[in-house]
Amino acid sequence: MRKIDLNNFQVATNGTARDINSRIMLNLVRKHQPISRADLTRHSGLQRSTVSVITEQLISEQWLREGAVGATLRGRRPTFLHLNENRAGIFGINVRPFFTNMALANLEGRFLEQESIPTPTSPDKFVSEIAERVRSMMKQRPQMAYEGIGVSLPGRVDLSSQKFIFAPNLGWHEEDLKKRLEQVTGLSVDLENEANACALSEFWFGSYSDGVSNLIAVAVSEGIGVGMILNGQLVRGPSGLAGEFGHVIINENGPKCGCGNRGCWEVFASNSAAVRYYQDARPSGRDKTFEDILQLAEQGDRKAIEALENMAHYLGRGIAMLVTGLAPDVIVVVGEVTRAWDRLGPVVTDTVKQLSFTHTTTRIIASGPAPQPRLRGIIALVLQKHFGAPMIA
Amino acid sequence: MRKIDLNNFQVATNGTARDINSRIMLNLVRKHQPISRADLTRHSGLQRSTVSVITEQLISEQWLREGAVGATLRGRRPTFLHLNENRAGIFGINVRPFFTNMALANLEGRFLEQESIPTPTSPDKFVSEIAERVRSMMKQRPQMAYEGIGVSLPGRVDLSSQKFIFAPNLGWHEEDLKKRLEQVTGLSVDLENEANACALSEFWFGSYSDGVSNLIAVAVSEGIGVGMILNGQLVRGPSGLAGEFGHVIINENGPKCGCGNRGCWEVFASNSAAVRYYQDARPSGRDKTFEDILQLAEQGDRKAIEALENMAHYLGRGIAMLVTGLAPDVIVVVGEVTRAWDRLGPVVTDTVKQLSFTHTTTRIIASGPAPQPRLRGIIALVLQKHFGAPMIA
DNA sequence: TAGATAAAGTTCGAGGTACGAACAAAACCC
DNA sequence: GGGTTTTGTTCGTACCTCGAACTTTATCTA
Repeated sequence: MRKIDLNNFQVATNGTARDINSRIMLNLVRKHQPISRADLTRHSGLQRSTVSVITEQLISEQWLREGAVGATLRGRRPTFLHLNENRAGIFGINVRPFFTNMALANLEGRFLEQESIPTPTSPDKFVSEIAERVRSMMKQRPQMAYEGIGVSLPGRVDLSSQKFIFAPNLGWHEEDLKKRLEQVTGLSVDLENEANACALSEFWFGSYSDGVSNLIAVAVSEGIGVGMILNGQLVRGPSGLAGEFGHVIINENGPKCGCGNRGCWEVFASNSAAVRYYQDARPSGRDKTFEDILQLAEQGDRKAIEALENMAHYLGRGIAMLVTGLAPDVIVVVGEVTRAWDRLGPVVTDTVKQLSFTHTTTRIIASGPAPQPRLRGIIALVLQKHFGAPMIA
Repeated sequence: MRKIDLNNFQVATNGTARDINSRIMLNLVRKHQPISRADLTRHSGLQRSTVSVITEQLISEQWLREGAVGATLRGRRPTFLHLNENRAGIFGINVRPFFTNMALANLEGRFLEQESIPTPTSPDKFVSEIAERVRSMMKQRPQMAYEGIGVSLPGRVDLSSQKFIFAPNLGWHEEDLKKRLEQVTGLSVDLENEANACALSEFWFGSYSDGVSNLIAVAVSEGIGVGMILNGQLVRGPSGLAGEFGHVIINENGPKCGCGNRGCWEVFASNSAAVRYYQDARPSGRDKTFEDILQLAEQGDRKAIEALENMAHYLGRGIAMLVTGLAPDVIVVVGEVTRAWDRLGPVVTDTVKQLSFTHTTTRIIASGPAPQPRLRGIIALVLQKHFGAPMIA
């Protein structure tokens, strides 16, 4: 139960009950579609009459559409309802240090369009390039209602101002990306940290996530980012800084980290760490990337395998911290490293079992082969606005 | 924004709007009392008429009472409203390994009655002893409406079943304490972990907590427990296990911990750790307790001071982890150690500043001299049911 | 001292919402 | 072809907030 924040609350009005129940209807349709009004009644506990009125309204607002007529053993046949997947076209933009992916997705999270461009060197160029591509995609599908744009960034975004702060790997110093993108596209824009995006993606689209309300995503790349969903909602912290577990010190005598300290988790468990382990073991392999090491390991290269297993051990070390401290239902590992999960998964889980006595409640899994978890998460971010519980009181 | 959990949701009914707005009224009165209906209108944004009806209802339900008449420069004088502090008598029971405190508090968290008893050796004796004392206190104040009993336990409590699990320091193996207490007292009973209770206490009664919605309590005693409030609500995890940061490993070569691993945070930063540091430095002081060490330090004993400062350093080490990973508004340290906070506070904050680059958003403070943070938290736990945001959708 | 002004608080009709019973529609069974 | 069953709609009731009009109780002004 949440305490009411008297600095930021919302009273209930005449439309509040309808708002709440509409959202429940939308979620039930999303989960069970195709589904009849009668089944919605059974699932929701509302009256038939109420369900009837609400669905009529949602149909007139284009959120739902009627579909085929179903079969029953006896009695009148039900009319199935579906989500109108063209009701909300959402643009997802995933900014990474070298490449930027862009996609147009529908309500159901299906990608209708995808492209990839080299990340523009300045925010100016980024804004104009994105604007152009968004406009051209919108022209191609004029029948679609466009809901907004979500941007995944390798950095932290201030929650209230939506300005972004702390994006060391990107080198941008743009303060008000949100407003500028909104001006040039006419759509609403949301910025989000990439680890949070991964968490949202798994939370809204993960097949295992039914009944889960505490989920942590560990995004492993050059560094490690953590996105947390606790009590069914993203934990951003007061200024969007929450989740930097990658910079928790696990060995104070360890190698230096970019953050200024020594022995941070990501120094031991990121892709860069695996590259370092490999290079230390094979000084001739100076030019190898993490991709190369994954391939070498697949081909049976002993040193590559050891480097990855070492990385996996430390991944487990940090995940043990998350399990002990937060005991979520699920921890999802996202990143290239999951391609070798057959080999590395057991190393991770064994380490966690050994180091955390609360491990029994938490499942540790690798993100599925879903394309682009970051993009998916961005879709979820915008989806939340219509499908999430309204913030009343 | 929270995702709606389709396995556990609540539709909005006719009374939902009233429920929400009543709770907002109650909170506004709690914060601003004495306050007039007109001011409630201004603070809430509701209509005068609506406020009038709601307050009338709350008065008839004994939550509010009318008080003195205020003064204005011109016009009709406002009638002040107050919380009716006798509306909800709450029993708080704080179970610790050796002693159990018990208190009766009113709505405003003021203690009306307190006693302390040696912790009964078995749950059977505990239940009967508590029942007797509760009954006798209730008899003494027949005009009061009794809301329930909250119990703070040195262990973790399963959220859904309210059975308690993992209470190693207590040695009890009672499975259904809640039901048994309810049967003998006729009141509703809630069990909660003591660190969570501390967090609730600070969150609902802390003077600094206005506008704060992310708060972490670090309860330092023989071990270390962590209670987390994120996004304005307690994080319990799927089965109440969240918060065992005390058993996160900060040095894998450290001393053995009761949990079976080596080098857990609490091995370095709990009261027991300080005792160990002192004994290592002064082998003659084998029989000294943590209390003794606090006193010796006050008297200027160099070894005692060093032991405490060493403890404080490691406290900072673990708090840095919480700051880096969760970046809350506030971290509150609770426990005997705060009595030496003038000396130890700077050690803690310096360590955190050095080890966490996100420290700027987080204030680290010692729990005030408020009596019995655990009891206070238990009051808050029961208070939440009436003052918290209702869980709709 | 009487009327104007101002603020607090109440009353009441309008519009929105869920509920629940009655009703209509559309299938199957015998 | 009538009875039964299930789906879906209609409509009156009760509850809620809104907002305007009204009442109450002050002070200010002439």
